[in-house]
Order: sequence, then C-alpha cells, then structure tokens
Amino acid sequence: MHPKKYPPSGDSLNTRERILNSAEVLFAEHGFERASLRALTAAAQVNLAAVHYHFGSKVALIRAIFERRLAPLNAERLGELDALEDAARGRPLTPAGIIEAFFGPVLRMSMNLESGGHRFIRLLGRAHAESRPVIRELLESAYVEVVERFRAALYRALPQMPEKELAWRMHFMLGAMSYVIAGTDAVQLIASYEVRKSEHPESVMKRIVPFLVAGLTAPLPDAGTAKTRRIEPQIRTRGEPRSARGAERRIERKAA
Amino acid sequence: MHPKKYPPSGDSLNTRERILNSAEVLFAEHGFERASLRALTAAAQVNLAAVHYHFGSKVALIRAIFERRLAPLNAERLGELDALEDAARGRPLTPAGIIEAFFGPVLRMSMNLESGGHRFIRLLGRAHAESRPVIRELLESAYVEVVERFRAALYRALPQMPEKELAWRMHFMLGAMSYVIAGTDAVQLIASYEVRKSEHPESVMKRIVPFLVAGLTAPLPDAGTAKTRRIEPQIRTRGEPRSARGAERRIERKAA
DNA sequence: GTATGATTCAAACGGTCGTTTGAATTGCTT
DNA sequence: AAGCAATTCAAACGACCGTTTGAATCATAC
Repeated sequence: MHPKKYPPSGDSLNTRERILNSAEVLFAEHGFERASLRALTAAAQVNLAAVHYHFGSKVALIRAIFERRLAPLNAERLGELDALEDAARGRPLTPAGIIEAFFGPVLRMSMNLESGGHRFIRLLGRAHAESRPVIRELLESAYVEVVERFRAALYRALPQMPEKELAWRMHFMLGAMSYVIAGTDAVQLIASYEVRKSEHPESVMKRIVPFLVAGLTAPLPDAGTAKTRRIEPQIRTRGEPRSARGAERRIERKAA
Repeated sequence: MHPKKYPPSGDSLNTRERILNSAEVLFAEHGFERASLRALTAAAQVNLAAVHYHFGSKVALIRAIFERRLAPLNAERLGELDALEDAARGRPLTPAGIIEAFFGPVLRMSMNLESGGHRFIRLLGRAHAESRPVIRELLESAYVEVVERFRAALYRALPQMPEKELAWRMHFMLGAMSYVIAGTDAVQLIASYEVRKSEHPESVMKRIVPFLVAGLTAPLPDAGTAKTRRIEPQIRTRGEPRSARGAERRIERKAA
C-alpha cells in the first residue's frame, strides 16, 4: 500500500509522466524484464523509489502505461467502426473497411513520433509475445470489448464463414500485425533490403491491408478441392447490400 | 573456458540431453530470462554447475538447443523445396507449394509430441519476439540460407511482384506463423472458443495455408484503384506453366 | 589397485533486481 | 510563520541471478 493520491500539484505530474515516458522507451527497447527500475528512473531523472510512490509496483507501472495509451486507441477503433456502421445503414461492412478501422489507429499511432505513440506501439507488439499471466490478463481485458465488436462486424461482413474459422483468421491477422509493430527488425531475416526504419506507417498500411483482406477472405480450407482456388472478387459498391453474396455461393457456413 | 569434451561416455550424454530437454521445456514456458539455470537443473535433476561444464554458459545452452533442432528442420524445408523444384522441371512453383514446404515442417514438428519437437516450436516462436542481439543473430544465421532459397522460389513463382513487396509479404507471413506457433494462447484474445489446445497441427496447416497464399498473392497496394479489388483466381493445374499469368496482367513488377 | 582424466557436487562470489524504510525536503493552507 | 500532507531522497534489505571454484566421485586404462 502507498499513500492515497490527490490531484497532483506542482511537478509531481511531471514526475509521473517522466516515469511513464521513460518506461515506455526502455520497455519497448529491452522488454519488461530487462529494463530495470534503476535504469528507468535514471533515464527519467527521478528517484528510484518514485516508481513505488506513484504507481505501487513495477507491474502497476506497466498497467498504467497500457491504460494511458490503450483507452484512446480503442476508443478511436470503436469510433471508426461506429462511423462505418452509421454510413452503412444496417448493411454489412466491407472486410477492408473493418480491417482499416482496427489496424489504422495502431499504424497511425505508430507514426505519431512527437507524442511517443510509436514507442508504445512497439511495446504493444512486445506485450503480444509475453507469457506472464499478468501481462496476458492486461491485454485480454483491454481487448475484450473491441475484439468482440470487430468480430461481430466481420461475422456480418463474411456470412459464409464459420465462427471458428473467423476466429482463426483474426488470430492470423493479429499475428501478422503484432509482428510488424513489434519492430524487432525481423525483416532483416527476410532480405537485406533496408525496408525497416525508412518505411512510413502509411505505406505499411497500404501494404498490409491488402494482404490481410486477401487472407481474411480466402477460400475456406475444405471448400472445393484445389489449394489454389480462390473465391471470386468481392466487388462492393456503396448501396448494394448483396455484394458479399458472390463468395457465399461457394463457401458455406458450417455449424459451430 | 571449460575442459575440452571427448565423445561422451556413460550417462554424461544423458546429463547433456536432460539439460537440453528441460531447458526446452522451461524456456518455452517462461522465456529465456525468467527460466533460471537453477529451476532448469532442478527439473533435469542435475547439478547447477553441469550447465557450465557441458555448455559453457546460458546463451551457449540456448545456442545448443537451436542447433539441435533447427538443423534438421531447415534440412527438411530445403528438401521439400528441392523435391518441388525437381518435379517442376524448371517451371515456377505454386505459391501454395512453397508455403507448404516452408511452414509444413514447422507445423509437423509442432505435432511431434514424443520427441518434444512441439516444445521447441513454441520456443522458436518465442525467439522471434526476442530483441537481445545474441538471440537475433542466432535466428538470423539459422535462417539466412533457407530464407534466401525460399525468397528466390517465391520471386520466380510471383514474377509480377516487386522484390520489396515480396519481402514485406514474407514478413507478414512469418509474423502470422510465429504468432501461431508461439502458442501464447492469444486466440483467447479473439474469442472464447476453445480452439487452442484441441486443434491438430494438420488442421492448423489447412487453415493457415489458404490464408497465407491469399495474402501473398493479393493485389498490389497501388495496382488499380479500389481497396476491395482482387486479382483473378489463380487456378493452377499441373503442367501448365502459364498459370500464374492471370495475375500478371494486372500487376506489374516495379523496378527496385 | 592405482593413476588419470571426465564428471558431479556443495558452496560461495559478485552483481542486479524489486521493494521497503525513514528521514529530508517541498509546497500549500491557515 | 507554522503546520502538515505530499513528495523526494539515500540507503539498505532480502532474494535471485549467472558464474566460478575446488574438492569429491566416477569410469577407464595400465
């Protein structure tokens, strides 16, 4: 337990935020374990004990970092989804639109250098690979609402897809994205191209959205025979609610 | 420095392998940092100092784990690719075939419970999210040959795709896969479906390959105008080398 | 059976970690 | 100016970490 906090006065707020910012940097760079409170408080130029005074513990600090960033991020996601649904007037959305509403805010945040959002995004990618229960619970509670909303939207947009298959494909999409935003420079594994730092997040968006849309709308594993068969183009123009029917002909939803 | 090793006699080999096996288990479960040598040697029922006697250090132990597993894994990958190329007799391969050759061995290994391969696969997924230079160099040196071979094969199979775009899409694919094999039960983030432990790796393969193939062969970001436009089905039957041409019509390779 | 090298063992070393403590300092209110 | 809570600070605590050491034990060859 530590003293109850009143509305911060003076530069106590500065101390808190300096800790949060430095923690974001070092956690993103070295991970939650390797970044020590000593290194962190030294970078923030505050006393070691300030972390426990203002947050209570190291995991509480981690929690605070996520709360500060994830709330507006998810609000933006849901806001974009709301806007899409308002514009659609009851008709299903396009997979591409839903994907952009989900991953767009992340990629835009990763572009926002001055607010330090890009550092948090790296941190978020790192958290996805964590196995400590406390971190996983953190992510889970932060994601539960937004994932459910987007899952439902995708379910409506892809009426031909079984729930289970949809869950897996969302899983694959999240994996591709978290790998990208983790920014462990794993592209280096692929080739010697210096694609990494030089890319603008907008261009990453342009690259990954078609990839994800195509994967999401790929033919079901056991629909038809050939591995290379694909569903027909799902052309969708505004005001034509039957647009998703093209795929529905050859992919049937299976009972859960 | 520690004594030079001679062909192990008696159950010294057992000690070495017990360490390797327990290390695999605990590293996969808790990560490289959180799994201590003390916990590891206790699980293996060997003395703490045995790690340094047989391996020299903790990172050398990690290296040994990867060498033991990664060599046969990559050999299998290259073997499958060789077989495909032999059968194709100079013609380009199908993206699906290449993807299966690359990810199939991984998923099959993750199914191999008795040899403990599934634990290593989780470990491999974990290593992909590591940022420590020593781990990244490990992966890089292990991947460089096999990635170059597969990159070249994909480049031939997708003549319409710029190298840079291909590098990114391989990156996305690796991300989706590493997320899956890391097995951090992140599907739990998606939904309450109990897809996780119950799935056989073969069925995961059936699910992820179409996803990856579709993503890999998706239309290029700035080809055409609409976000939802897709390239035509890339039907490919054996012995018809022009099968990839359908896509080539609308996607043009850009100079690097 | 005794010498010799390989292996195991208990114990300790030096270091870093998250956390706690209690006093010093600051900033605001009366 | 005094009082008091909020905040900062240096120092230490106890635990755990990877690593090292040197002696004990084992297996094998002579």
